[in-house]
Amino acid sequence: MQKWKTVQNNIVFLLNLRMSNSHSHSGMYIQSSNDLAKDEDQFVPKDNDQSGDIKQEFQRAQTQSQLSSAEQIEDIPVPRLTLFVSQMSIDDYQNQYKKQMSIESMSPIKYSPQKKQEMKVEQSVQDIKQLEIQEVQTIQQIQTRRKANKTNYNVDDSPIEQDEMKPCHCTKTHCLQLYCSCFHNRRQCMSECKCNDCYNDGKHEEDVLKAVEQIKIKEQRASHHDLDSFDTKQVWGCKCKKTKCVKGYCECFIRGKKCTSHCQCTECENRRQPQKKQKNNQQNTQINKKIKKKSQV
DNA sequence: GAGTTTGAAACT
DNA sequence: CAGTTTCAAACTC
Repeated sequence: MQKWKTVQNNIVFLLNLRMSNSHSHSGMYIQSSNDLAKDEDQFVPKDNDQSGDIKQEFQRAQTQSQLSSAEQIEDIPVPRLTLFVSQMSIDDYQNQYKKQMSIESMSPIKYSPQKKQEMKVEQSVQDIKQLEIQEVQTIQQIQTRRKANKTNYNVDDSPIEQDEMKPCHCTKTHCLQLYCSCFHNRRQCMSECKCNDCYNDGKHEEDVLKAVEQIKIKEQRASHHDLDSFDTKQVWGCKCKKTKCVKGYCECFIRGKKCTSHCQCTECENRRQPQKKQKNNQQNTQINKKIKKKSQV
């Protein structure tokens, strides 16, 4: 208990340090892993300066828990504070701390108050790391790898095996536009693909690079932020109008996710039901089961 | 397997 | 930036 309190204190210390060091608040929201509501959607810092690394770390944490509703790990939630701290670059902090402490560290006094503080912090950092490892292990035990069966969208953050890829059938675009699932995922077309006049075959590397560049330039012109069209792990929200987000046309549905406030879909049937409703449904099914049992007897 | 529908991407 | 066209995948028969 005492140890945990020390850890908590040091987390607060680390947070304060981090906050005082943060400079940019611009960024983007990416879909929350548990799709609860708008306020659950999480902020990811914009891709500038060192924040790129932070963004990647955040996304890694996000995608780790991006599973279908049945597989979601909300039953065993990762403590947010720990998660946040775990996303902070511990090494960065240590470096900064070392800088601050450089004069003291030269001091012959081995156990100065600063030194003690440093040791405390190091200890807590190790504790946090340990906790993190334990959490990840628990999560990994719970999570089952969901396989995308219809498209190439990678549902979790794991690398896609070659044989899990779906071949494309592009006829007009030489597999050099985002319509092409192979190109979109930045991988070469395979022998299984039935594309016409394919340039995404590894033999037209220059054309591929040009196409990628063009898309990125267009993207930057169109929107004044650093979105990455080639990051198929990000969900920016669907715009389904007719299929109620329950068919394979829907990006969210394909990924086994619920639509969120970021979607612009109409008559959506792929949204998370309010918890009260869910509870009611559960109660109803239980009642139904009881009735069935009784009627069987 | 051919034709239709659909939503994303590209274009105007 | 809204409307239109093009595209390839999903779907239907």
